[in-house]
Amino acid sequence: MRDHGADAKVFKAFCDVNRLQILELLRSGEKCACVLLENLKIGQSTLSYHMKILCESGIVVSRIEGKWTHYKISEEGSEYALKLLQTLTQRETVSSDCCSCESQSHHG
Amino acid sequence: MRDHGADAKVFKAFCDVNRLQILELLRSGEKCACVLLENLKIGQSTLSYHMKILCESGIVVSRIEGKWTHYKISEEGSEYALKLLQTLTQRETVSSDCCSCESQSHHG
DNA sequence: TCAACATATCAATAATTTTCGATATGTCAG
DNA sequence: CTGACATATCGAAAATTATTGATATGTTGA
Repeated sequence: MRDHGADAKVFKAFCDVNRLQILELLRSGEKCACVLLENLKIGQSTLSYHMKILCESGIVVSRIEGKWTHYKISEEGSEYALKLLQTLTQRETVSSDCCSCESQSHHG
Repeated sequence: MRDHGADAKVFKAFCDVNRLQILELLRSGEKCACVLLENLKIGQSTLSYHMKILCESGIVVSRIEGKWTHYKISEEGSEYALKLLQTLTQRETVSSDCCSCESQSHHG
C-alpha cells in the first residue's frame, strides 16, 4: 500500500505554474536564487517558499555556497518521480486476476 | 515555450490524496462511480469533482453506459504524462551551449 | 565589529481548492 | 408518464496553498 501523502508531495512540484517556470529555468543548469528571482515575477520570500516545495519533492536539490544558494534539478529525484508515475498509472499486476477485462460493478 | 497551465493540469491528477486513491482503485481495471464511492470516504459530489479533474488531466477517461459512468486509466494519457515529466526534468538541449557545467550566477 | 547582502522564516492576508448539501439532468423499470 | 436511481452541477463554507512585508539568520568584505 502506497503512502499517498508522500506520493502527492512529489507531484506538487509540477502542479503550479511558478514552479514549472522555475524548473524550466533550471533545465539549462544550476542557478542561484538571485538569478531565478531576476527571471520571475515573484518576490523573494515567494521564491523561497516555492524552492522549499521543490526541494521537498526531491525534484530539486540545493547547495549553499557562502551567501548564495544554488539549485538544480536532481536526476535521482526525477527518475524516482518517473518511476512513481509509471507505477501509479500501470495496470495492477495481481497474479490471480490476469484476464478479467470487464468493468467492475455491483449491479447487473 | 511550454504552456505551464496545461502542464500543471496534467499533474494535478497526482497531487491530491483522494485522487491518488482513486487511481489506485482504477489500476485494477475500469470501475463505475458507485464502486469508487463505496471504497472512498468522500461524498458523491466530491467524487464527481475529483473525477472531473482526473478526466481533464487526461489520465482518466470515462464511458457512460446508461445510468452509469465507468472510469478507467488512459494508457495514452499516462504515456503523455510520462513523456511530459521526462521533458520537464531533462537537461535542456541547446545546440550551442553543451559543456557549460558551472552554475549560472551574476556575481563572482 | 559593522554594514551590506542573500536567503529563510514568520504572521497576516489573499487566492485557490476541496468539501458538502441541495438540486438538476438524464436513464431505466414499471 | 412516473418514481427510483446515478451522476453532474451549483453555491456556500471549510480547508489548504500562495503571496506579501517584516524580520531573523548567516555570510562577506571593509
